Amino acid sequence: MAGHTADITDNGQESSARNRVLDTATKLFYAGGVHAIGVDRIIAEAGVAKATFYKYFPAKDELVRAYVQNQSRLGRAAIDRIGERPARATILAIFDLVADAAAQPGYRGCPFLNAAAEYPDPGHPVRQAIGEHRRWKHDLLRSLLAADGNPDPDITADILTVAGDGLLIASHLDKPANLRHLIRETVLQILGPSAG
Amino acid sequence: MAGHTADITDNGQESSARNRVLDTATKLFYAGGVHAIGVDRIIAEAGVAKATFYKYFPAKDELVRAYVQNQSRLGRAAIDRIGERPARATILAIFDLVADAAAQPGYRGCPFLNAAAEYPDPGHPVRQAIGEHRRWKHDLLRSLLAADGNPDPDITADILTVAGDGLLIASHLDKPANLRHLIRETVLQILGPSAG
DNA sequence: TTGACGGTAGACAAATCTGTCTACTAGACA
DNA sequence: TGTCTAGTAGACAGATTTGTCTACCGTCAA
Repeated sequence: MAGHTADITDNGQESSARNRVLDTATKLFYAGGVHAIGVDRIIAEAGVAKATFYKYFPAKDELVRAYVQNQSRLGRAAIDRIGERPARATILAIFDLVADAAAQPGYRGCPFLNAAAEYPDPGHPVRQAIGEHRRWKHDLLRSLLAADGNPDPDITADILTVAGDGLLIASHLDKPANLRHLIRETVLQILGPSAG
Repeated sequence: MAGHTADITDNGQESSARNRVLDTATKLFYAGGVHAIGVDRIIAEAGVAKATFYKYFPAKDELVRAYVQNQSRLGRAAIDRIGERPARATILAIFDLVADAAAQPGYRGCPFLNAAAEYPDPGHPVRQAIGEHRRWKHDLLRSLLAADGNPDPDITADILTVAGDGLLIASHLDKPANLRHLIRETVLQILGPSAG
């Protein structure tokens, strides 16, 4: 969910120029915000011709949508890297990713929340891409909660989502003293006593 | 904390033109985002001359800072309107404000979180104004928790802040079915059994 | 009556934004 | 050899951005 600043795009056999654009956009949009970064800057730093840029991304907003989807892919990859664990341990590991991301140098909070703040229209493709990622994560949490034997996975997934977003905000804006402790405290309180 | 879209500025005996600018900016910035709204638009809708605008706000960022401070004032006023109640009831009422705000037509989430997303530099005056508001609210929650007999008001205030931000995000991006229920559920779980 | 003050109206500059278009280059392949 | 494809380089248009500056108006007070 959080920002994975400098990873590679690496989605199969896509064009090299396209990948360079998307990687550069991912880095710049995350660091500077979507509206504040112009396509000229991306084109220059990606070392690509303007015609090539507009060949792959006919409008800036389509690049922004691809950026959000790329962040979604990076977030899912980070969760995949956790590997097989019991449901409860997986949930805790997912939330630990927030602390991992927050410890990275260029951390600037959640790329999805930041992007959503710049797109007021909920029907905009960018907002829809954000919504897709959020639904995916919510569903993942719900199924993990069910596997953990949670009595009401639906509402608990809602609460966990609230906690996750709040922790991402806090880790960015407030930088609390002991973030990992705060995360544990929050999540364990929501999960309740272990069903073991 | 949430957006109070159409209230009046009304801060003492300030200039009328200045108030018109700040009110218009508050409405437009909240609805459309800070970078997406140009000063020309604000000047036109406020019905003010450009020279007057730049007399009161020598740069756009100063207007943005004033906008954040205005939202802070509106948020504090909404909390003041709750009146005298026991500490725990006050906390619950503060969180109910999220549901109230979310029910309003032009609701677009938390103005502070939205604005912070557009200002990457933590040292920027706009970010500092946001930080001031967040510290104020955190301290308010902490003292209410202490009055409620909470055993560890510091960490609980952290958790309540996390929950508040998460609820503001959820109420905006996810629009959960029963927001008021989710708020109660979340807050009561954090507050624990009543100390009565 | 004079002048300060708050404000209006709008031209203007300089930069920056997105997006289009032309002309050229290098490699792959038939 | 000829052609298709992917890409480069960069001029250009048109709109929009922030910010400055000039000229003017009305009111109130000394």
